[in-house]
Amino acid sequence: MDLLKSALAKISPLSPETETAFMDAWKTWELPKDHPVVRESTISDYIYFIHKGAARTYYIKNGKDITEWLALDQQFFLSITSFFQRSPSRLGVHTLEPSVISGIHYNDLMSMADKHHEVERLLRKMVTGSLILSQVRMDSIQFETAQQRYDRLLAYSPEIIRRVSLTYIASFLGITLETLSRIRSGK
Amino acid sequence: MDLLKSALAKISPLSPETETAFMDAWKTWELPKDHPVVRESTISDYIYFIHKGAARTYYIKNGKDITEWLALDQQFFLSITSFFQRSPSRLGVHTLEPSVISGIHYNDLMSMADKHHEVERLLRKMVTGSLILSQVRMDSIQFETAQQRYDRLLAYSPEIIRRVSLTYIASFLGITLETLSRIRSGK
DNA sequence: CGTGCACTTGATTGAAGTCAAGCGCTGTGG
DNA sequence: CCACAGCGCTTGACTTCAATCAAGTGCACG
Repeated sequence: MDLLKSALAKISPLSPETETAFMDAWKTWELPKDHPVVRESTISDYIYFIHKGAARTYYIKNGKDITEWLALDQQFFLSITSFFQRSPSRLGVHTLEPSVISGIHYNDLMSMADKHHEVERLLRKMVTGSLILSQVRMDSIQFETAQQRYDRLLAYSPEIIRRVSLTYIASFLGITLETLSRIRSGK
Repeated sequence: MDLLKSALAKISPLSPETETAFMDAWKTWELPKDHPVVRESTISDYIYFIHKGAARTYYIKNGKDITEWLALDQQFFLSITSFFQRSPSRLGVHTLEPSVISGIHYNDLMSMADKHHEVERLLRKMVTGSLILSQVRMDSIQFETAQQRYDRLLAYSPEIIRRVSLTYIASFLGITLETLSRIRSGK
């Protein structure tokens, strides 16, 4: 829980009482490798935090498995469209390593945000951070070549490349496994 | 101001006192066609609302003029990266038609959000809406062909196609003017 | 010790970008 | 009032990046 607390504190500080109440709303699971966090057919109403381990959010688009996000230790993740809209994306989440994961339900988060201005602020900052990431990623997809996107990932998060299989990295980067393989071999 | 008030109310209602204070923080400009709203060299610290008219946010990327967003009557717009990060995007905004535009400064918005839980909530909902849009747009860029993106714009906002020049629409869709022209001619 | 999964390598295709030329308004100056 | 300059858009030829299809290779584990 301490990792989660300090990750939250980095985004926006909470007063001790609010923090206590807020932490109570989180549930925690300990999961082995290759284990589902959210079954594929369920709509995900949780924001997750991964204490330790690795997880992957994905969905099926035109019959293909697309990796939406890869999260390693001490990162938050969620399916944005599923969480905020309760709509189309039949999202799945599964672990890639033995992992400890916490999550807070949409309803709990919203009722806490309603009660506590501080939680509302925290949520706003989290969403803002997501929005900025989303913009950066869009820019990357729109203007960079596959090579540049790979280089960016390598610079920004070499851990992902070390710990996650190339199949998932490729779909996370929005390219095919073959293209990624060619990039890595240096053409 | 009424258009702005009701647009805000649709996102999240404010109590009368908060609303009054909040509205005071907005400034309004009446501008002719093809007039700058933000000079190109300035970092934009405003969220804008366009009461009536049309405007375009853009930036120069690799020597090319890229349309980030096209806003018509009763829409909010901002440069996400510029506003929230105060960083790289040397963004410009200019009118495409005679327009009435309001804006609120970052500092004013943040201090109001700090004072009023309701404003914080409103801001959170605005950012969330932006985030969802950003995801939809990313999905569109990543998985749809130029043709499909044009069709989507035509379905979602035919007004834009009627009122904005093809050069801007093309860069908004992330394609070249030539490709857009070929799409419109039906191959 | 093989069967399969993770990845590589090769050949071909396709969508959209680039470069280049041309068309048709519209508006301004001679 | 016409002429032509320039902008907004179209059309054509060619190139390029990455997808697709199709065999492999090699290692992991059962």
